[in-house]
Amino acid sequence: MGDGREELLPQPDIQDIQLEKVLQALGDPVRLKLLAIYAREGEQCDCDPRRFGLQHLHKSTVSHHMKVLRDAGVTSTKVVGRNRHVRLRREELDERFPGLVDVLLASLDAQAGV
Amino acid sequence: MGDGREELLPQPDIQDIQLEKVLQALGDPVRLKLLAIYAREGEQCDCDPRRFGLQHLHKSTVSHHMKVLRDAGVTSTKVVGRNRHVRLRREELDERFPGLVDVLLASLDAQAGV
DNA sequence: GGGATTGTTGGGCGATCGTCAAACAGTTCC
DNA sequence: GGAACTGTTTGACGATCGCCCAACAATCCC
Repeated sequence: MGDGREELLPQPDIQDIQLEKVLQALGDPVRLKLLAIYAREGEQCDCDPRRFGLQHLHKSTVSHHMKVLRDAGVTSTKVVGRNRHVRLRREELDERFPGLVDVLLASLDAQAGV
Repeated sequence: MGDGREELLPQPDIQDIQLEKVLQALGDPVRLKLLAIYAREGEQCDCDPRRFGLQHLHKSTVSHHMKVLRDAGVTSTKVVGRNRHVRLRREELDERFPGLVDVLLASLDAQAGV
């Protein structure tokens, strides 16, 4: 029933985002990589593992990681046709935990030796 | 053999501290609380659960959490007599991941509504 | 409609996690 | 030496995790 609607997958409200859940969600190599990708590439990314160097993971596994990030409040997912457009909830995270996303991304860069 | 030595329990070198491990270590309510305590109260804290509002946890459980934090590079533990003096490795963490500890502590305060 | 595409859901599996309990080791003090 | 104290280690338990596979649902396109 392709009526052109763009539906948002369920996600927590800003005030319900818990630091513990965010850290737990990001304490995983795949999801930490996804964070970096979404921060750099923005909204137009979807779940296609080939684009993310996640070829080795089953599509359902990637879908699972996306759900963890979404449930923790890190990302927002919009249903567009057959695809999912995922973006970092940067403004909201910046409002709730100022500087957190920036520091995490900088830490990732520092660790990679950039 | 109380010869007055102060031995350091094994801990990773600065450059071996992994962001993923740090986030994983802190993605737990008990260890997040321990982080806040060490940041506020400093070195003279030891493992006594009564002082931390951790009365409900067995001493071996607390010991386990301390080891996780130490192995992740978050804390440093010095053996002093029968006690362990635990401190946040703040300078080293600030060097490796600038701003991370500050942001985490501020996020904890923000979440608590301070 | 029918096939192809994209992603979710549910089940299952081995690994890890958080917890407790019991045993152990080192230190302090009598 | 021996008792008390502090914390670690080991083993066990249920719960959760990360992963895959198969089945399903929704969409797009012919």
